Amino acid sequence: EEGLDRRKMGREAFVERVWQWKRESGDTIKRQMVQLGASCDWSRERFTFDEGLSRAVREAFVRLYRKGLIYRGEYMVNWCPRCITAISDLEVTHEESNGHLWHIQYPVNGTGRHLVVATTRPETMLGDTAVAVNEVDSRYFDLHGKTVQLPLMDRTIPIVLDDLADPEFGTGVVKVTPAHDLNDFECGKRHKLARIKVIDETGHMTEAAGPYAGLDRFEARKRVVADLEKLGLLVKIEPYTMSVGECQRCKTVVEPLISKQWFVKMKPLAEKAIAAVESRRIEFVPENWSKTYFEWMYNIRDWCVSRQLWWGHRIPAWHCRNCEEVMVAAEAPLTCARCGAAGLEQDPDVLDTWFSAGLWPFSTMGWPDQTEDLAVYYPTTLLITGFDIIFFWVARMIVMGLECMGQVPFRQVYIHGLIRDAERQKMSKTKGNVVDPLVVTEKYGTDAVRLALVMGAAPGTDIVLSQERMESTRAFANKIWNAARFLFLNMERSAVAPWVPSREIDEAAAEPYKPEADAETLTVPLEDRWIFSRLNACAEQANAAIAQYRFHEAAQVLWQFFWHEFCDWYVELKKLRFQENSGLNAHWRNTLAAFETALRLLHPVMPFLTEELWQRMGPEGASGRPPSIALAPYPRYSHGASDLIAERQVNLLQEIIGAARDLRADMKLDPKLPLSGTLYARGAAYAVGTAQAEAIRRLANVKLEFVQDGAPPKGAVRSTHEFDLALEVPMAQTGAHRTRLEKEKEQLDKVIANSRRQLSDEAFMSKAPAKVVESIRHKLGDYQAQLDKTEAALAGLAE
RNA sequence: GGGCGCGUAGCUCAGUUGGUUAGAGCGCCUGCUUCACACGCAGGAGGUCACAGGUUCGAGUCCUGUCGCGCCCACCA
Repeated sequence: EEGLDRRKMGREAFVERVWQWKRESGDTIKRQMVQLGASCDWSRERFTFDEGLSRAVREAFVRLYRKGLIYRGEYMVNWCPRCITAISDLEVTHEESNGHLWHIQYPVNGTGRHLVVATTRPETMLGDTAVAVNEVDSRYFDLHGKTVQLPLMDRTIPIVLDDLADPEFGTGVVKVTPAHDLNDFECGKRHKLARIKVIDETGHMTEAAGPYAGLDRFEARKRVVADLEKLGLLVKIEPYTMSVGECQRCKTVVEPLISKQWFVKMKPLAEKAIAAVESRRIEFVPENWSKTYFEWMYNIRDWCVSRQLWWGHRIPAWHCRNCEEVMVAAEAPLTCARCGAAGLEQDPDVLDTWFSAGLWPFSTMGWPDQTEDLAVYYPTTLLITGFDIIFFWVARMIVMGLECMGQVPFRQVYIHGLIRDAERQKMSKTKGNVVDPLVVTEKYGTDAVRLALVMGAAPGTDIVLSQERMESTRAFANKIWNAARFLFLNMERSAVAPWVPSREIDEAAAEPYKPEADAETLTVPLEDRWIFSRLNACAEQANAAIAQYRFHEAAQVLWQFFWHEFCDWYVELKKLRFQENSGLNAHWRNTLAAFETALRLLHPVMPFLTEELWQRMGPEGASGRPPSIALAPYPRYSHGASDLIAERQVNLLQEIIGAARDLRADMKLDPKLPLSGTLYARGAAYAVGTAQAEAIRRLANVKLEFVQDGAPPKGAVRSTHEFDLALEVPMAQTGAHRTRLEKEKEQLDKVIANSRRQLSDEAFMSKAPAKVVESIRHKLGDYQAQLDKTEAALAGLAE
């Protein structure tokens, strides 16, 4: 707000004004304060910070202070003239901007010569207290020890020798403004130069700026340039791109100012924090981010933690009005420790919010008290966050944790990508391209949005959240829902009682379900043996992926399994059974157990949908059943639950059905047209084919005869090395089939040639591991057999 | 100036330690209102993995360079 300067009006009046503003601006401030951990008593228009947190902040501050890690000093800080507060280095964002480089003549006293300095900020020349040249710069040897006359201010200032001046840059002469530039400040200290502050806390020129006093800093710049031009001291103006520091919050150009502030001495803290990551007491995932962390820690500067804002935790320091003693203490002292005077005043400044945020891992657990929570939850195992707050928060939690607790706050830091929109733009509140979770969850469903995020969250990459992705995950959610609907419908039709196998919360008691044998045949149906083996494999992969934070991979495994194994094959195969079966028998129990296991597997990525379906599956309050799927054990790999024979057999079945479908498609035949054919089967294919004849008829719409080891006729034949499938086709259009076979032959020729070349390569044979050689030899045999089949089929077509 | 990362199918991206004929979703093409699902089913087309070298028996994967793109940090007159 215009003219709102807390320093000038005093804290009480300032707060009064802000509250007035608050009443006019609705609940914005209330929300901000709640985010800051304050609780607000709206009716009484007062707020207090959570006392526990405040106590932790005071305690941490005092501890660091006593260890000499916090000091109060006059130093160059980033100052936002709009917020009227100091801000930390991290809160300054640098923007490229097109500026100018003004070249200005400074007359050298007693020589008649001029020095030319270049600057991007001519208004600061009003505060110049020296010009610098480099000691080694031969152009200026004769000017050592001389003075120049500062134009406009008519002040005599020395020429100093300093490395600040780079002989390579411009004229090699640089103006020195110790009060408004960090480099110049350091240079000023080296040469004991005066600091003349020409810009004040609101961005206006001070009395020290003489005729320019009271002007806005940018207006002053124009006037200074104009006046120099009039005096003929402006040599030239060059266009110049530079990066300008802006206040992260309000985009105002930051002003470097000298100011008395509280700082945290970072070097010793950073050393410990670096060691914690180097020794792997803390690990970044992906590991690469530790480089970013190190980079920052190695180049760290002291952290300005005081803010001239009205909200936040006040600095626990008290000033004596009498002797100006400063006392840092957790509780307000009554009298001055030095002179004994009463009437101490608390420091009006508040702390950077990240100071208290850095205490989060232990302040939330009751620290500084030694609570049970603290003992259990500190350090915690994992912190999940985005890379954009590694510096702001992660690094500071590590620093504070090590200092206050003597122990790292967490063991691993998983850094996920940033969410980007469909144009790959970073989403941010200020850009306005944020996705409103309420809108998209309304449109696509909460689980679909969640799954889209998870599937996009490959480690080390950003997350692209697009309509298309959410549409496809919605389709997946819909698929699950419909699969369930189908099962429930058939249960009703077959008068099957609801049932879920007991899943006790105690994981040790949760044995994997073993598929039951059919009462009549006394065998376990093939599709059940297969699906539980696949569920087992899926659980193994999902668990492994999750353990490595490869969430996208877990989601993909689950997607592939549920859609393309459970729905496409298992449910399709079970359709045959549902027609024959009624009542809760082995078939139904196996089916329901498989579905229930799949739901538990899917639960982390589709929590709402799976919970809903899981609740609908079984009778309420069934004994041994947890009240929520979230409490049921997550399926785990069990060695005994694998059935590789069943997997092999179902693969064969899929190949037979696939071959029939391929032929039908190649021959351009109507899918509704029932066909008949013969399977010339070798080995296991005969047994599988005959046993699953009905499944083949249903899924491929082909009625098959089975012949063991026979040779197929010519015509519509599809072969693998385990069978030849011949279809009786009325009017064969063999064009597409021929194209397919020719393409296959071409590919096989290629890979066979490749394999042969490798196997005849002496270097390969002598150096490659035996395992690799063996596998290539084996594969070559397979390719060769396939090629024979393909060529035979092609020859058959030719006649 | 310093650091990090990316360039793979028309689009958006996976591809863990180098080893089958490089994958997915969307889009596209063909055919299906098959009684869970057209937000679906079946089949299909489509990639000299940015470019140039190198290491290796073997490179999308490792190294170097080039080009293009992005991000972070910085006391860049």
